[in-house]
Amino acid sequence: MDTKTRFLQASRQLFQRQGYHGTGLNQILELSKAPKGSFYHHFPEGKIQLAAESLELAGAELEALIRNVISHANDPQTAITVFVNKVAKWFKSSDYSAGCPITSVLLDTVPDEQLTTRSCRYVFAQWIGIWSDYFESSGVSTVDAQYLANCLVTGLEGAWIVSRAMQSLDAFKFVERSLISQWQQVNGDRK
Amino acid sequence: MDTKTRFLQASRQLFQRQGYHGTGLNQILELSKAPKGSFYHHFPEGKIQLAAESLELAGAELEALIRNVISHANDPQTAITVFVNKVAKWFKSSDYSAGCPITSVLLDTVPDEQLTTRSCRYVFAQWIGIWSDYFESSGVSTVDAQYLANCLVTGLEGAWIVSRAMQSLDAFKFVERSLISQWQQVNGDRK
Amino acid sequence: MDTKTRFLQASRQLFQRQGYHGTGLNQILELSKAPKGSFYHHFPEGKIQLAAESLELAGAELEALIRNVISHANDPQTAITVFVNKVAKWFKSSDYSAGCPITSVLLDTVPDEQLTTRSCRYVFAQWIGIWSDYFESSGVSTVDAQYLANCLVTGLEGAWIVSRAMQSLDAFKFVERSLISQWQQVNGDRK
Amino acid sequence: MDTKTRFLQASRQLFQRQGYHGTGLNQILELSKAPKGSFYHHFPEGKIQLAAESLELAGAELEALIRNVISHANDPQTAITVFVNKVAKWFKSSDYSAGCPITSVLLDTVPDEQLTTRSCRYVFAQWIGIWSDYFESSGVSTVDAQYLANCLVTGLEGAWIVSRAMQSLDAFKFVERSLISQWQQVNGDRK
DNA sequence: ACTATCGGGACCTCCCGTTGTT
DNA sequence: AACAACGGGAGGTCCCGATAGT
Repeated sequence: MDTKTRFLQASRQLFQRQGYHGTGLNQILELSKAPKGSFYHHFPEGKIQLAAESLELAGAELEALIRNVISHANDPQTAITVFVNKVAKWFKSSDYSAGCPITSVLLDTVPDEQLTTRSCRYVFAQWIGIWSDYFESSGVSTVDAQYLANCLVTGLEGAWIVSRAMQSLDAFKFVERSLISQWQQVNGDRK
Repeated sequence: MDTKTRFLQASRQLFQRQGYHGTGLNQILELSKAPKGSFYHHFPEGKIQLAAESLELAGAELEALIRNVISHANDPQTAITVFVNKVAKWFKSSDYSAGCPITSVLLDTVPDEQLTTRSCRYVFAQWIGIWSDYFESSGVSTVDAQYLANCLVTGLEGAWIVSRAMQSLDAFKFVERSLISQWQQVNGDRK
Repeated sequence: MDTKTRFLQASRQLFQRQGYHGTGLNQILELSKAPKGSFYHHFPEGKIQLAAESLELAGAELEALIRNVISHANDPQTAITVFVNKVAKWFKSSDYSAGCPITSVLLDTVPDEQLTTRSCRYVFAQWIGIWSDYFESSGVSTVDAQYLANCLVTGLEGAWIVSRAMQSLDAFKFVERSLISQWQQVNGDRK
Repeated sequence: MDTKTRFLQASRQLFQRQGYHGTGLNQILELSKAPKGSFYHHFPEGKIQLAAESLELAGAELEALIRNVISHANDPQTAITVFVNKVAKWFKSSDYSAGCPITSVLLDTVPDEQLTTRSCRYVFAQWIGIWSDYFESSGVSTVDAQYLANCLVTGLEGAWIVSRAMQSLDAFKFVERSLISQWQQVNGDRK
């Protein structure tokens, strides 16, 4: 694996658990097993650039999961269930500490540091877009599809947070129930 | 206003926008207009203790808002609508930067720094408890009341985040719609 | 025990192990179980005054030990042996960490902080004077008595240090042998 | 002279006069004419590592003096006299303030800060070893050689201390007399 | 593309001493 | 005598970034 990728993966892991300011550059360098000199070669704009690119990497990883779940599921309801449970399981296996890799960076960088905020917006939009297209392709209206997709992403973000504080997966369970219920209602209306 | 309270209010504001590690003690001192020497008199365990107490202050403030909304609303549906919209409006008026005061600290302190994690858990439990009791008192079953309360808090947390990234209140709108829908369903089942 | 004495005893213990600058005022207050306000009542000149008085207390304690040993010993040779061994035993029982209470303060206060340096000089002069008088009273010449007394105090100081570094009482053994040898030679010359 | 050496020499000087805790890092940086940033590059474990390495530098310097004196002296008695007087003269020329560079650090670092204690032990052992070998090579028994070497080092340490308190070289004079006397006795026994 | 060194500033903590009040 | 609160400064550590030279 090349050096730049190691930087990105190391920072993704660390930012996810400790946030942007809570993660030192030296810590990233150590985990990447790469020297400081190389870092500024790959990221001339420094830590903030690393964060932005790291966000997009993290976004792409989760996007891959979404596409994977969608392509294997028979219907949206199953997709929702499988997806929420996968995320929940991963979260638990990290001891409730590796939450949403986007949020942890989003929340402790001031908004005018445009690089990161822009990346966060892009990633969320992608996720919502994929789900929305998927729901729409299964027959619901565009408006409802967007509604469901937004509920899904928003609910997931909320669950990651509440779950971390509570050290329990309950929040994911409630979100799952809520999403299924919404889906059935929207889908039922159509019929 | 006494010195300790000034510390707490200043830190609440700053942590909310910049997170725990993103906020320097000097910044807090400056905003508090308090000298460094006094700080360790009031918070012998240092910054982490300040954060913990600041979390509880923030929790209590939002708790007061919840109680206020509940006591003025004619029915739960109205309460939900009013509450979500108030939160959304406040968030927008801070330029989408003053999100949940709990989350911003929760996410960049490692879980073993128990002081803060414990405070976060306590605050979330309080919020959920209040809503749950309220829903229950309006006639729904305990299980459903807890479900609704959890959806409310979790949805709110998610909305704060997505809304911040998107710089738009859409997420709050979707959460509102989802909550109302859940409420009606649960309430309708009862009838 | 009154407050001032508690301050002196607490500081004696702490300075002995950690030196002057290595011991914080708060640590002394904690061990004394006394508040800061009282401290500056008893020691208006602050920490340096405490150190000076603490040195004299420590000096007096050791002086009492010397007098005690002398008064119970049949002859100087026994007195030397008993004294060196008592000091060595005490030192070992403190895990080689509570060395000479004078030295530990003497060495990390700059000489122009007169208060402490003067106290140190006074204490050493006392110790040497007592031993010297004792030796002289047992029949050796004034010059030889002073020589022996100086060797005793100097040797003891050296032994405390080397013994601490080596974590062994060997240094005290060597000093004892040396002192006995000197005594016999001086005493023998006289006969 | 390179930066790391400047750090070591500056700290050796300052620790010697003011002890470990009495010497601030800023003071060392100022005397080294080196920036703070470089410091943790050369001493990743911080001040305590600097102290440990500084001790070994100081130990080596004095070791060089010992070897020099030994190699130029015709016999041990001369060597002892020359060595003690050199040390005494240097001490006086520092206004009785630059005592043993080892002791000043040894006494105000708690023993479990192993780095420094280990260095002190090493240095003392070196000094004693050199003298011991020298005495043995001049014909005295191993046991007596070790005895003399220990007396020399211990006596020197004691003299530095008493001399500092008294602001007089008397202690060195007494130690010299004592050492010569021991040497003659030991050497005479052999004949 | 990698490395070692530099550079200054900010981090949180704790320092010692002072002041007010009881 | 005791005490809570204040006050500013320095403590050691580590930050992110820059600059040589390899």
